[in-house]
Amino acid sequence: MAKAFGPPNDHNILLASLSPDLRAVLAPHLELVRLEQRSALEYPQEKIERVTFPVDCVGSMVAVGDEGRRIEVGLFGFDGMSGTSIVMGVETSPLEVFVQVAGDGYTIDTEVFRGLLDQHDALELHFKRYIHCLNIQTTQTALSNGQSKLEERLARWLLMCHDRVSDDRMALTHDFLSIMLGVRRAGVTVGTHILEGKGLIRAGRGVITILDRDGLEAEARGSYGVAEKEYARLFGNPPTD
Amino acid sequence: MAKAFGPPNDHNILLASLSPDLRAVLAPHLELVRLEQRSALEYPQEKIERVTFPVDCVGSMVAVGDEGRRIEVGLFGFDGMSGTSIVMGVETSPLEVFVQVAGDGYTIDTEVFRGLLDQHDALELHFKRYIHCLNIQTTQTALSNGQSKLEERLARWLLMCHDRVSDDRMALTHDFLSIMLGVRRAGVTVGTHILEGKGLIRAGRGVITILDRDGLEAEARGSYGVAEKEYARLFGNPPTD
DNA sequence: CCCGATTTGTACGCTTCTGTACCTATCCAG
DNA sequence: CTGGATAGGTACAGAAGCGTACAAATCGGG
Repeated sequence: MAKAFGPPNDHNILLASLSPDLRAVLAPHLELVRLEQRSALEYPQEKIERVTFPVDCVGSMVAVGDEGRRIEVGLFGFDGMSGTSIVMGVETSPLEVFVQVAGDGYTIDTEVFRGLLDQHDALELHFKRYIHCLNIQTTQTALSNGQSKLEERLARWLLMCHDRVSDDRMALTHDFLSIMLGVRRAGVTVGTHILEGKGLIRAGRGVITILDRDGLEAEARGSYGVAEKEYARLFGNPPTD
Repeated sequence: MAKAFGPPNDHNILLASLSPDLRAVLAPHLELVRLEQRSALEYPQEKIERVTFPVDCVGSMVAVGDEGRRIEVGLFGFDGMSGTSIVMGVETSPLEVFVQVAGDGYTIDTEVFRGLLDQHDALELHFKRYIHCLNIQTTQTALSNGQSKLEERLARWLLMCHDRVSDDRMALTHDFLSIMLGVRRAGVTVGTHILEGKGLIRAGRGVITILDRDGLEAEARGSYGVAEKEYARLFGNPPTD
C-alpha cells in the first residue's frame, strides 16, 4: 500500500478537504508559523491556547502516568490537528502534545476557532470526523501495545510517521523511538536491526530510511492500516490519485 | 477513593445530567429494553442501528486485529453510551461493542438521535464531552497495556467494572477477563491470586468480590483514575454527594 | 583536529508472560 | 445422583523484554 495520505504535503489535508466556503471561513484567522522540535502544543490539564494544523511538521500526543511512565497515544501531521479537545467542547486534556518533527503549521486562536465551530455546523462535523479517525488510531495503538512484539510496533510506528513526512529519510534516534513506544532504548536498537536485516529499512546515526513499505506493513501484522483506511474513506484520497 | 460515579444506578447518569429541557427532547424517543449478556450493540464496519444508554448493564468496546488478536479499548455502563461514532458524524466504527453484564438500558434509533443532535447543539455538546472522557479512558488503556504488569491491569479493570455495577460481587470468569485484557487465561488465574493474597479481592467460581478499593487503586499504580477524574469534573458527582 | 557530547551496539542476568498441557473442582440438567 | 460441561489451578520450557552497564562509533564546536 502506498502512503496513507499521498504525496502532497505543502498544505494541511484536513483544511484542504474543507469545502471552499468553509475554508474561506477559517482562512482569515489562520496564521502560518514555524514549529520547532520539542515545542509544546498542549500541556496536560492546562488551557489550550491555540489549535494547530501541521503543514510539514509532525506532532505526538503522549499519555503520562506515575513513575515516569509515558507512551504515545496519537500521531498527527498534515492529515490532522492539535487541540482536538476544543472540538469536543472541553478546554483541556490530560495529554502532552508536542512537535516531534519541526516544520510549518497553521494556527488559530482557541476562542476564535470555537466561535467559528459554533457558527458552522458543517465545520464542526468535518473536525469531528477527523477526531473519530484519531480515536481509531488510539484504539489500534492500545491493541498494538498489548498484543504486538516490539519490532511489529516499531514497523507500525515508522509507517505512521512516514505517512506524514515527505522524505523516505526520517530523523529519528533510538532514544526518541523508545519513548514513543514505551520500551527500552536498547530494545529499539535490536528492533531496528531486525527490520534492517529483512531489508525493510536502513538505519544510520539519527536517521532511519524506509526502503520497503509493503514489507513493513507485512511486518506490522495487521496493526497498521485500520485507522488509515477510515481516514481515506472519510476524507478521500488526494486529488493526484 | 469511592466509586467514580457514586451509588445510584437506577438510571443513566449521562441522561440524568442533561438539563430538564434537553432530557425532555430525548425522553419521548427512548425505549427501555433488556440487554442480555454477549448481545452485540455494534458490529465492526456495520451501520449502527441503535444507540444505547445502559441503566444497569455494562458494555465493552473491543478492537480486533489479525490472527484473532483482540483487546478491550473501552468500558461503559450507566455513565455512558454505545454508538459514540454517531455523535462524531460517522455511521460505523471498526470496533465490536457488546453487552458484558446483562441488564436494562435505554435505546434510541440512530436516525432519530442524529436528528435531535442536529437540532440541539447543547445536546450534542453533552455527548461530545462524554466521548472526550471515553477517549481519555482509551489513552489510559493504551498506556496501561504498554507499561503495566498483568496484576496492575487487572486491578484497573476490576475498578472500572466495579464503578459501573451496584454490587461488590461481580460475575466474571478468568476466561472472560483474559479476553478483555488480551492475556492468557492462566495468567488471569495467577493475577487474581496475587490480588487475593493481598486481601484486595475474593475470588470464587465465576465471581470476584471487591474487598478493598483503595488497595486496588494503589495496586493499579496510577493507571486508574485519570479518565474518572475528568468525568467527575465534567459531569459532576451525583446529587447524593 | 581534538574533545566532549550524543548515539548506537552489545552483553548479562532477571522478570514477566506465553503456549501448551493436564488435572481438579464445581455446577447443572436429566 | 450422575455425567458432561464449565471454570479454575498448576506446571514447565521458552520467548520477549527489562534494567543496567559499558564500550564503540560518530558528530560538532572550539
